[in-house]
Amino acid sequence: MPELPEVETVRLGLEKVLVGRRLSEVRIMRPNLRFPFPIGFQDALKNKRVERLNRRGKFLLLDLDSRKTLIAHLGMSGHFKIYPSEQPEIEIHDHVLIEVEGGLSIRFNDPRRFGFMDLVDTDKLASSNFFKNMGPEPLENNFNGPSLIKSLAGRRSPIKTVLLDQSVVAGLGNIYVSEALFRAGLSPKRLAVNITGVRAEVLVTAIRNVLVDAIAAGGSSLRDHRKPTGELGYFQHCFSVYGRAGMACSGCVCEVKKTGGVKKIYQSGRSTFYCALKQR
DNA sequence: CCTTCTCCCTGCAAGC
DNA sequence: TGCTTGCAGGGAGAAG
Repeated sequence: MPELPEVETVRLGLEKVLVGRRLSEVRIMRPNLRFPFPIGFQDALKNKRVERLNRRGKFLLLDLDSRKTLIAHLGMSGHFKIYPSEQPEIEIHDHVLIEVEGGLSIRFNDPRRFGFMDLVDTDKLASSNFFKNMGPEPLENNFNGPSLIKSLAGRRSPIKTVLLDQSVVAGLGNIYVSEALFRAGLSPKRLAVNITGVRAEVLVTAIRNVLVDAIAAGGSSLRDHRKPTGELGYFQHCFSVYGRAGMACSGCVCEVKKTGGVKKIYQSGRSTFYCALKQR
């Protein structure tokens, strides 16, 4: 499911019910997800108070009052669900069960198990393996035209592929890269190294805008993504090109009958959608 | 270094 | 209907 807007939506949902509360019980239903849970995982969480929820790229970060941070990555299909005090049946793919002080519980469910969790020292987060090479947050000021140009220098792959690299910019995935390139009017096939000057500025703005719009919509609910409350995001209805092969792109003045509409191609094994008329 | 490929896993839709 | 195939929002690690 999850790219930056979906993870941010999950963060906002969990923040409301977790910050300031203690985790009274933690159970894991299997020894691993994508990676094994760290040794003593449940005990390290038990009775700890959640001080803050942060996000870095596609990672959720729960700062605990033990100076540890719980890292959660949702992979492709991971999602959190919030339950009231009455405990329903454990569902298939419920892997982590967390009781929260005050009667709520949280569950992490992940059919494909590409997600994972880990615990690190809060003051060593930035230097941890997960984050030491991670690029700037796209919604912060250190992501800008000049910094993007620097990151793209020497990259001879198509811009589509390079924007998926989390060390260039954090949090973009397959959907929002296609959408951002459409908004920027840039062909996904253009070599990254050739995006300089005003094109880089336009791309930065396009990335920011698509992410802000998607967050405002609660993310995109294609398969698994939901808000922790169970509500759906609705940005999937706002896609300009993603998943729209053969159809009109948004605000289309192209003649679909002549152009064939939105193109779908594969780049480095991932699908890319774009409008060959508007994106150059 | 940079780049592409393969693989991890389940579910679903399309095609036969 | 039931089977097979391919594809799906991520990313680590190996190989080129």
